[in-house]
Amino acid sequence: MTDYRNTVFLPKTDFPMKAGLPQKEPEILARWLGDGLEAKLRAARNGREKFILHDGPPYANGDIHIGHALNHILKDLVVRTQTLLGKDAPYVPGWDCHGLPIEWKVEEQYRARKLSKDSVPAAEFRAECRAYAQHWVERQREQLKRLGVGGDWDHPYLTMAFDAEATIVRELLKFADSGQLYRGAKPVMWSPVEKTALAEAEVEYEDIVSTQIDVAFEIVESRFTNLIGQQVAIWTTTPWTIPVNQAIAYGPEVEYVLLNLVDLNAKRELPFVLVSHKLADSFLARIGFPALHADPVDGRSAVAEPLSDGKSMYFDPIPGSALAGTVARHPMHALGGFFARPRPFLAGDFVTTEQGTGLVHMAPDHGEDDFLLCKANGLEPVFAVEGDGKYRADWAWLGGQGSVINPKFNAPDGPICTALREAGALLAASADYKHSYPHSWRSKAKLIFRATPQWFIPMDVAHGGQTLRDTALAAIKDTRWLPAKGQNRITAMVEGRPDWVISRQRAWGVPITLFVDRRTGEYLRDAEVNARIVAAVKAGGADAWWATDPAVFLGNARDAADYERVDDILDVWFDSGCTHAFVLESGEWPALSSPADLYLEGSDQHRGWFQSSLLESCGTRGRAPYKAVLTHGMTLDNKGFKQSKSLGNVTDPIKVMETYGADIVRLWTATVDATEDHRIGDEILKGVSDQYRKLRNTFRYLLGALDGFDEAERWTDAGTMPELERWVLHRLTDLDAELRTCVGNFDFNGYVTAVSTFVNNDLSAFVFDIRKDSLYCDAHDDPKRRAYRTVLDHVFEALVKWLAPVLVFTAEEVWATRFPGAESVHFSDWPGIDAAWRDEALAARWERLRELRGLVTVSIEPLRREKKIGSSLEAAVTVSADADSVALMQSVDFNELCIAGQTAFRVVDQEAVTVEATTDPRCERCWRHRPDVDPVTGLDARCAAVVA
RNA sequence: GGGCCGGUAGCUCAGUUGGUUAGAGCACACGCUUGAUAAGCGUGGGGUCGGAGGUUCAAAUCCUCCUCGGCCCA
Repeated sequence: MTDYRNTVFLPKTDFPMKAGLPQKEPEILARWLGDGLEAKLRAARNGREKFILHDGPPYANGDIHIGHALNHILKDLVVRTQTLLGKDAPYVPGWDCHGLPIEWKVEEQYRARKLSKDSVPAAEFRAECRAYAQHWVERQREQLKRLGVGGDWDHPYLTMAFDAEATIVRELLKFADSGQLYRGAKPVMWSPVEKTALAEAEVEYEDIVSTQIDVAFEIVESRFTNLIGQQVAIWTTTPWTIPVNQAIAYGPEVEYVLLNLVDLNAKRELPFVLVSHKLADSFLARIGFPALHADPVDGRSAVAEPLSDGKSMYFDPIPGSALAGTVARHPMHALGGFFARPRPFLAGDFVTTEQGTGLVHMAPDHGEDDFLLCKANGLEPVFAVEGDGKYRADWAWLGGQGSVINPKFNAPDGPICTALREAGALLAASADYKHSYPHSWRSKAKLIFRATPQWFIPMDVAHGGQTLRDTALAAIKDTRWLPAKGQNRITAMVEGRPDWVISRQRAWGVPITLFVDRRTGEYLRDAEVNARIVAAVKAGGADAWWATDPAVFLGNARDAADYERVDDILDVWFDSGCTHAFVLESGEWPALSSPADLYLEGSDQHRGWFQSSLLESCGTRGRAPYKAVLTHGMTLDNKGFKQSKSLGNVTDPIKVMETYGADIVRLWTATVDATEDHRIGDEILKGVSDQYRKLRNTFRYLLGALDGFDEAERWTDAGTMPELERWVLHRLTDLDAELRTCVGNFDFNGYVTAVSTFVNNDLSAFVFDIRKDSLYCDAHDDPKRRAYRTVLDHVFEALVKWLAPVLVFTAEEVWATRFPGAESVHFSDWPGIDAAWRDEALAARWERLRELRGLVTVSIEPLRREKKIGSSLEAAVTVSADADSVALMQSVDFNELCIAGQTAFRVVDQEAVTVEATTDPRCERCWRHRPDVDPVTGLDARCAAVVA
């Protein structure tokens, strides 16, 4: 027999099956950058409808991790799909450059060289911080570019740029000028190690073991004379706060009891002790006494009895409200001065009977509740603990000692407990209280609450008729939150948050450029002074604030001696909260505008950037800086646990790019449900690679099948195409609508799934398989084959463009293979899908046809197992079905659809398929079993005509 | 410890207002093909829908509790 292989059209393409992405991607990237693709794209889209995605700045410290990769790829998917829709979607990446972590790293370098930060001039130190940040900006920029993220990489925004610093200063001064700033003393999270206040974002909690102590204060005044001379017990896990105790809080609703502690051995009575009734037993246990009403224990010599014998009203349970007006004295009262002052009992709503004694010692310097309650009763902080955690030298008790976070300082045998014991006030002390305690996320050192003078933006002061909290809550309602639950989250946070502490006592940041009038304590509001400050910072950066003589800013009209120059810097969240001002509004990036269409960050940014931006913008502009906010979840390991270096379960995106390729990282991003927490790991990446291979091979097949296709071959009238071709075109209209919806909802998971399902189910397993015969064996000018190749051309265009935002490199490779020398696929508009291709009636018929086809494929299987047939082309099929179904099958070439040998039909009620081996001879060219095969040539009629 | 969110086949995901035997793709097994061939096609196994109660004629879906995980806060 003749070998007819050479007369058959087989897919022909140079497009390799194996991708080699790690090698190929950098080449493609270099070509884009060399061609100035970004600039050309901006020019091409100029004047189109805009879509502004404003980048949230990552912190310029360390290599990117998988979270950065996911976040930036999602942003890129948004930008590229919007671009595909024809919009002008410029993307300007940015970096957050100021702040403690960078400062800390630079200090670390100093420490390594045995240098003290304080020995270096501040300006020099800041210059090193700047260089450090710049280093990581460069490095992260290259890593993000490598991911295929498009954008204005040559001109990113940096919070440390002089223009940015000047704008941040100007924004701060807007708050000042509108009266939305105040200086207050308030306990804030303070790190004695880093010697600065910390923001909530800089704090982490870890379990530690602390010393818990029960301390007795002697009651010296009361409405009830029987209480005088007795003791009140307080419990604390921070012994170091006892030296600044100023009051005792009781719960007005709490029931108290006076305990008579009798030491039977010593045959002496101890003073009565006031504690919560409910907590009496646990208190007694701590001080080594049996529980209430318990009989004396053998070998023990003490018994506690509640004095409720009715002798006196005080011996009955005492309602908290009766304690009003009671006054105690400090155990160290003999030291005089501060310690000799009365310690009043104050009613506190926060007092609970969960633990302790139900009586809470109040140190307004070191607790929020303490501070507020004492302030309301005229007791102010005393600032006895200094920034380094030591008591100030002139403090009568423990002056110059500390640090207060030192466990030895607080230990049962430490200086505090020893002094209390000697004063007869220490009822119990043990270093065994395990609890969660705040630490600096940078140094891991323990933190304290410490009252210090700080600058605040008030949440509840009316400004323009509304408080900042009101304005922000209204702005939240005006914003589209995706997913919708984000709205609840940020609403709850804004409703409950305290005033914004914007000051930091550090060096690397934007200065709080205020002058405080020494005579009044008020900060200066003077437009001319402000203008000089902003101009100076614009010219010389943050350093200008410290380097310039205040007299220059204050001008001739004011005496510099009257003013204190504020030395604090701004919370970095204020910096990033201003990005909308110095990026979107500045004009430095003319393509941008404000408010942004979208902010897109991890869900942790409800507390961070979404909120700082919201508050900043609401305080200065009365509205949110964004129209919509999209959040994504966190990337966990393959088991759903948080990634951490210590667990060794971290997936490094750079390594993934080097082994699998950036397109795999991108496809992974697009296949997980990014709106929730999601996972990554070897198995998952392997799955993604498989999915990639399927898509790649589909492109390879399309490229091969379309080899040599030209305009002359195109079948221009879709209406006259065979039904299968029309059905594919219909499916394209389905996809078109579905994908547009996905793009509108930023649902990239749905987007890729829809494309993948189409490729797998409709193309590969159905159309491609059925049409191989026509594509390979029909005459090149056969109408069916022309129609098919025309449809493949549409499919190709649609797929490559639809997938271009996801598989940026592969799509470019595919595009260049088909159209060598053409401009980048990334200039494309959304593929042209003709609405006239939609044909619901056809789709319904074909859904039924595929069902019937399924019956046939199932029925062929047993004969294969029995080795009666191999290929489905050897099957002679008889389909029994109802009349409608038979009519449907007869209306098309059902045998061709099933890729069977022959297909016959029977009209019966019961659906059934019978299969036997065909007796027809096989055409040597097309391998179909046909009755019309010529025994001499081995060809059926169709092939004979084609070969001839 | 508190608030919020989540847990559907080995993996990634669908499951509309509670309504037939819970689906898809991949992976796996078996088979076909050897003219997409380190590819393609077919068939099949695989889930007590995190667990336990409850509401209902009916629950993956609604309620309660528990558990595991995550984010935020303390």
